[in-house]
Amino acid sequence: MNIGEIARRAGVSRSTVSYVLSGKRAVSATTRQRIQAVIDELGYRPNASARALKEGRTRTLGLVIPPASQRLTDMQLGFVASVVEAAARHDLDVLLSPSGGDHDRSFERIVTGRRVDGVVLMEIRLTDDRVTRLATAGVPFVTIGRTADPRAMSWIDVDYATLISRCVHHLADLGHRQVALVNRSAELVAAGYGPSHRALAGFRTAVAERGLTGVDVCCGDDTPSGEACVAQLLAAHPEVTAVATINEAALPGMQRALSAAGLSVPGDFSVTGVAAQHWAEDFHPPLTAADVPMRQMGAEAVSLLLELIAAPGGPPRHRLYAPPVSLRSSTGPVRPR
Amino acid sequence: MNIGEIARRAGVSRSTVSYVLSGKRAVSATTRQRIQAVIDELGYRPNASARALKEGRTRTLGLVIPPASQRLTDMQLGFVASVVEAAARHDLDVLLSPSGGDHDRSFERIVTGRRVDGVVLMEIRLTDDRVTRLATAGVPFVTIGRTADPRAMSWIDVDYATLISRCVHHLADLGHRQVALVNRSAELVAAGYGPSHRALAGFRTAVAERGLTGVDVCCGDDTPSGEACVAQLLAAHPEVTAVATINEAALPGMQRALSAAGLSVPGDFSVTGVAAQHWAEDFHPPLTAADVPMRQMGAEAVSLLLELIAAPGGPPRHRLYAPPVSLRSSTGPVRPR
DNA sequence: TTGTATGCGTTATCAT
DNA sequence: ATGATAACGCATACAA
Repeated sequence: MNIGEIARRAGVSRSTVSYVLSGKRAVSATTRQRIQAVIDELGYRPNASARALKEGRTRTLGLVIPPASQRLTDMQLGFVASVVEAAARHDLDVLLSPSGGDHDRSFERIVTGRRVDGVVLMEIRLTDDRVTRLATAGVPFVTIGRTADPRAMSWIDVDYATLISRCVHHLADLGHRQVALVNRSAELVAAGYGPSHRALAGFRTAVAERGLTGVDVCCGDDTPSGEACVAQLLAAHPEVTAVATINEAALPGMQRALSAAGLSVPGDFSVTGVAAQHWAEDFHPPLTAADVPMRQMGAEAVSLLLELIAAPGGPPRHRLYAPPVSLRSSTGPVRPR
Repeated sequence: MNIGEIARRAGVSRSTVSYVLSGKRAVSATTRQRIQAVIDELGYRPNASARALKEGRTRTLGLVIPPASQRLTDMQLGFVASVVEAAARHDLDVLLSPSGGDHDRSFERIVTGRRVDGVVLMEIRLTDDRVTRLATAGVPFVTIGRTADPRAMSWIDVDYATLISRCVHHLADLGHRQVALVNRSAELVAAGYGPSHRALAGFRTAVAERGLTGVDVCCGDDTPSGEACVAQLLAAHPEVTAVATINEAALPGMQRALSAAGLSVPGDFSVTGVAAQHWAEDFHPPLTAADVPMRQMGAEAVSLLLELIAAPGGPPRHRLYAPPVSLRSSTGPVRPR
């Protein structure tokens, strides 16, 4: 079933069928109807590969996600969902590439096989070979997150430094003097994961500004890690009265550890941080936190990418999100233990 | 950068380059090395669209997921991850289509645009237009889940009826006489979602077999719904001493409601069901549950699909998973309240 | 208003 | 052992 078959049945040339499909040339009403009838009858749709070959574009976006082996966080999943959704609104398909390191076969296929018109790259590190790979290959791309020197590229990111800083100031305003930061996993920090490093920087800055005592710990992205991490924190630093976190997946475990230690939130202990709205609202009591607007960010990433594809020489564009800290019920005045 | 350019630089014809790449024809060592050197130097890789057009296959699988608007459950996410991972092992890319209803543009592109060699379809309903659409279009497909009459198609599924039945029998063995089933959302049930219907059937059968009293309720796929659902259940049926569920996303809320009611698990109340291992182990105490082997199922789906693609006329194949109920710590002997 | 011819980049058949 | 060439299905420049 190809365009020639449609043309034959409709008694016209292939180009006329093509022009009926694209609307790029006037076609008389009668022939158009005749052709359309055949198309509808046979359910014809143009072969995507042939069209891509001819047009030089695939109408497909690549989405590079963290390797499937490690569970995606809710926030990552939110990005994936919103990118796919935004792409669908533009009638674009999304090709998934689970690529962590370099020299990844799937990633290489996407980069160099001309399978996609552009790429959205997730889970960026401060130095990231995939970014240079895409840049040298000349593939338009937008990152969710940014490298250490992101001036030359287009990206959107969450301003973790500012957000964690705001959280610390909020805790300081409530009288807390000894606060902790629960970061992401030690592996991510070691790998140069930007949000972790920037959150830590913001934490230290704010702690210094307010003359607080701050302790920071790494924590795996899951419930058991969160529980172990906070249990250990309470044992090693009993003077800590509040915690800020960017590790939403650890929240249930953190809550469990606090409960096991007999600490009520926010009466005995305050919790705040950066999280997907869903996690903040699932916390008990609802978490005072900066809600990351994942859906908006995914849509924005696609939007920037489409601009980049349309105008390959254009200037890089950025968007740094610093959503306000939503006051809910998990932070309160310090009450010394 | 195309194959002609490589041929020119290496001083050979395009076909020789092609044969070096495919290995389908003997090429002398010297010319092969010369060509390979040029390929490596320029980082050449064949244009995927041209290759797909010529070969008649795209080396791409389609994965139809529930619409992005609704959050994916952990189990769904596990399927997605394992399908993508399994496809990558076969050097196949995965095209995502978030399609719930019919007449979905993204779905239509995939089905009829020859963008993929085969499709994995998730979140199947008992009667599902997408299945008939794929069948009439002649696209090889495998479903995760099955329709009401799945004999003619290839699928893998979780045997919810058997698993929930086992859970009920386990509870009956422990002396529970009044048990409840927490199902998925009312919308899913109304839409003819297979797992919900089959779980309910298994529940009713087992309840009858053991002469128990059973009550079943629908519940949204999130923490608040789980909490509200169990709170309501306890209020309306205070005689219930145990619950089985297939709604893993509601588990944290269910736990919260039990805790709020002053019921300890498993001392005062038993909880069991079907869940991803991750959810079972995150429960407090660890949940006695049938662990759905998502990773294995995704890999199996890809495997079946590849068979189907290789032998289009082959007989349909099925695989029904009934993993054993893992005894953990959330079920215990009944203790009347 | 419509038809003809060309080329996108690749693989495979035929010829040398 | 290698080269010339046709064909995959489409979009479009050019012709009529």
